[in-house]
Amino acid sequence: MDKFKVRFAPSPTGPFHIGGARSALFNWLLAKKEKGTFVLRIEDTDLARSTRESEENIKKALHWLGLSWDEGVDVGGENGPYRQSERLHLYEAVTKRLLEEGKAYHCYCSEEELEKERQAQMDKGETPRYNGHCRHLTAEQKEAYEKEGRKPVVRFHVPLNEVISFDDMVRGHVSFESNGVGDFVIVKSDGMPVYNYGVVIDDHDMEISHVIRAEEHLSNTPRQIALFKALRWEIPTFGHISLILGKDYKKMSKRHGATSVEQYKNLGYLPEAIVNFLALLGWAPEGEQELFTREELISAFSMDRVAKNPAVFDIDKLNWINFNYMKQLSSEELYNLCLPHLQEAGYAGETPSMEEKAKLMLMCETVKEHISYGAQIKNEVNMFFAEDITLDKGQEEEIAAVKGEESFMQVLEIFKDKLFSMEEVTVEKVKAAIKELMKETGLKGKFVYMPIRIALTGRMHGPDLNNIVVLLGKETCIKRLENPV
RNA sequence: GGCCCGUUGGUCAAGCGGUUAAGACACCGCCCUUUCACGGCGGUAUCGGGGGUUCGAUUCCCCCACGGGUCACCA
Repeated sequence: MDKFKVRFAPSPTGPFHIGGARSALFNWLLAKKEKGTFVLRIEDTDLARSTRESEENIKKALHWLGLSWDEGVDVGGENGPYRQSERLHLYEAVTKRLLEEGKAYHCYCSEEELEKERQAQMDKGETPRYNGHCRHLTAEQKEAYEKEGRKPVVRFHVPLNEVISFDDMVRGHVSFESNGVGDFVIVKSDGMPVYNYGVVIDDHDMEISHVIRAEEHLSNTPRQIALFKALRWEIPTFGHISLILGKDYKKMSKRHGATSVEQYKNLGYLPEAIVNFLALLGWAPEGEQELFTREELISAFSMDRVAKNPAVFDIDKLNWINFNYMKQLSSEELYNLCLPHLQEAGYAGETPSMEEKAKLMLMCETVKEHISYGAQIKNEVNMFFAEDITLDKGQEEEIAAVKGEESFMQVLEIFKDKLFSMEEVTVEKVKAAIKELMKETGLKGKFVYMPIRIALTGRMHGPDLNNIVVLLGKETCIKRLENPV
């Protein structure tokens, strides 16, 4: 195996999980770094759960993240097909060989029988594994079973008393006793290969040199290695990356909030930010840099700096990273990112006019420093659309203190008059008006800004006040200044 | 339960026998700002426990505890 070749092999059985995205990313980064090949293979042997729709979702998400594949479904390649359901004839040939060489055999045990055995072993504190019941059936016995209507599976005969070990790229030397493995099913009774079987044949056929996948596959590895050995195929190098955990240290699941790439996309996160964040989950660069362009990531990435321990998904950090990427957006890009969320909240029309777009763009720019991802704009911007504003619950005391100032109403009055006489409200004019107000009253700083801010927004925190006045418009401002909540 | 993997602040983490145990997020404080932020500066806070090995252990070994993964005709 002279070429560096990796693959991402998802099964299309649901939304594309963020953990899968990280596995794909690590493979992709390594392929780029080593100038190798990144393959996308679809493992759809689970007929009941696999859907074409899910496959499309995964591919869409991969494209959105910018993790394009050099070989695989859609793009083709020399070692196709790249969908397992289209490779059945290839598995059959290998099964035939294994059967002939006596390394695999038909098994007629029913699920009930196996379950009973498994329980018994568990109760005795033993490793549950197949007891070898069908390992040496005679032709007559087989026939009898067939007559009963039993459909056989094919089991792989795992050699006894062997130590199966390998050097994992992230975990180092790992070893298992072959006796603890037990003869496992490689072909289901419906003729479909089982995961542990399909991967081996595919990885071999596709000349995969390095298998980088999640840690949950670590204990599958001895089975796969046993198969590679039985087939006398070269064994790829494995690297098992740790899992992504939720705040409660349990594997990331729906309970922890958004778990699929699509959800993050819909919330208004940027693909570069997700890639950057995911790269930092379980991998640490040599220096102190936190924000990386794709190219920087490629050149900095290496498997020996991948952590062994699982990592908790920290949404705050993702938000911070996304915030940084949002800052780099042009007004137009920012607007495009936020528009769907403004529309969803009813703050923007289906196809905004030039005039409306200009206003919305100003709005996005105004609140840009207060939001970490697109969907958050709804909360920041509601003050511009709400009929009536309410006081910020968390700041009641502070707000009361401001309202208690004797100059409170005076400031509002004067500012209202100045607004009233303005023909056109612009940021410059508002600034000038406030300056005048300060001169006239002798008040300064927060003693003039805060009363106006609270009257206009009901909050002590928010975007720049001058912009708020312009975005709110003359009428609304005057109304709120006259009757502060 | 068996087997396997893991354990540095609240979180991501650097460290690879001798360090004042980096850095980032979050949090708090200060500065900047005639408001709010952004930004800048600073602060609080970490080696799971017990044995060894060693002149010296966060680092190496063993045991325990805890967390996770896996034991499917799912992947």
